[in-house]
Amino acid sequence: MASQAVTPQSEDFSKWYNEIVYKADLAAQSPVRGCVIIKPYGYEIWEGIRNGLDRRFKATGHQNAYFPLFIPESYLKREAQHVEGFSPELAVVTIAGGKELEEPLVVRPTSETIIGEAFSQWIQSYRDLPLLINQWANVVRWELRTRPFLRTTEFLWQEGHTAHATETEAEDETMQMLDIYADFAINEAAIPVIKGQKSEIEKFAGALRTYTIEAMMRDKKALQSGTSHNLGQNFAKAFDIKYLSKDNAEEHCWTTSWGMSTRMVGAIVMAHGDDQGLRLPPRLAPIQVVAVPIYRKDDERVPVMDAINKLIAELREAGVRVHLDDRDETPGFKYNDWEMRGVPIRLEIGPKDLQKESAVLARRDIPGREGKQFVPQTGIVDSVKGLLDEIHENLLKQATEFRDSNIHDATTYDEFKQIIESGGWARVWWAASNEEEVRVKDETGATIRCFPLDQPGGTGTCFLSGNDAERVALFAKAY
RNA sequence: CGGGGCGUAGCGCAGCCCGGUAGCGCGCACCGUUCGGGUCGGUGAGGUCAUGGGUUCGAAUCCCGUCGCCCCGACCA
Repeated sequence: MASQAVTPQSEDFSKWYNEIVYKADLAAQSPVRGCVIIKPYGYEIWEGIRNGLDRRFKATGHQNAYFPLFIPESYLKREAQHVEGFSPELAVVTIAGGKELEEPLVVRPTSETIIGEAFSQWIQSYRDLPLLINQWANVVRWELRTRPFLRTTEFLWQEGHTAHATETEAEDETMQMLDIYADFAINEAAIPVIKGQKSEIEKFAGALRTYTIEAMMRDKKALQSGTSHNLGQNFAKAFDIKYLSKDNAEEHCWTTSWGMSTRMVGAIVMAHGDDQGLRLPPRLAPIQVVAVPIYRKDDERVPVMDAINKLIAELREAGVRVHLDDRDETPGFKYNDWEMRGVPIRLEIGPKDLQKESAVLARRDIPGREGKQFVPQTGIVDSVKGLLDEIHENLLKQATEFRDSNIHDATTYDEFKQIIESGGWARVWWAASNEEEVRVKDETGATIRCFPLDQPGGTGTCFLSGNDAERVALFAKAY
């Protein structure tokens, strides 16, 4: 059933990526460098991501709230690692209302600090815990180098912030949210992500431990697609988030934070796209089926439109997102247009289908004639729904096979370098210092993407230091 | 900030070397034609040639300065 997708011409993958993003109408360039205008079609994909995540957050007892865009500069400074990590990329407001401000305001790069300050006031007793809050917001990070969706100066995301009574609860929460991200990525975005833990060097500024889901793009580069942090008591201590326990003892809370951003839109483009353009995962696609009527003469038009409208009504009734393309263009033009935009299924009805009471379903994941099939008009809902699921499975399968065939084990540094140079991911036993980790990055451009959670067990020898190693690391070049 | 490159119509570019008053493709508008895989033909609208100065009878073109943008690297969801 699965057909291998056309590989994007990776001699210049980022050029391909930019072209798709703009041609498929996901985004437009903004007047300010590094910012991006998200156009309606791109925004609808983001809304799909939002809905998928929000549903899961609600199901696990989280509530949405909203915190201010501006954060007093002094808040950032309360957690030493945090400010060190973020200060190079802050946008700061020093003048407002025509006056120099007494204290500069930082445009939030993330909200641990201001939410921590709020939590310290909200939490008094163990009865107030756990406190499970999420916010949908924009944040600003003045990055040196930007790319639409993957890294923009301003981006949209959700950031969850929770406070717990015990270390165990906080760790459970951290892992639960990581699982939710992975479940979403795999079952809705059809992106097979690897769950893992970040190294000391790569972890979030101020966190105890950072967990991540890592995805492989079509150029074999890694993309961190979501993170979940166990903040330990670092922020609780910096912001005085304390509670009175059952036995009347004052304790610091254990907090977590976790986020997924509009970068996910870029991940979908880069994980599934092919030479024809986007291939959207059916469960997230704003348009799941595009209906294209085909007729030559006016007397053909009416019966064709009647037939197609009837099918559209049935599909919509069943909850399928259908768009009718009745533009005055040639069919070939429309086919290419919607293929560029990645619509999973194209439904065609023409004069020849009328007598046979048939319709054509063309699937986006399999290009050309092979992806076309004739189906009876009766039972169109089942045919379409079945096909949408099949397309999802196929995209996931293709991406999984692609990923697995590009992860290689390395036992020596030479092997390692060879794997990285060819663009693949290197899987290695790891027991070496931070300095050695940095050295590998300097020499090869690859970083530890994560220590995968499903470790093989046993022990091995570190390819770099020769030390006995208990854990495995995945190295790759990343976005 | 280091290394490359580029600023000419909405977008992509040619013209510059060798100065003579601006052109192509796409897109856009209108007419006809076509429509089961990006139809074809015609007509038309649209430009301070990034910017300041200099050389010259004359500068998109040559010279000097300034500004902006893109790509590669360092930073990162």
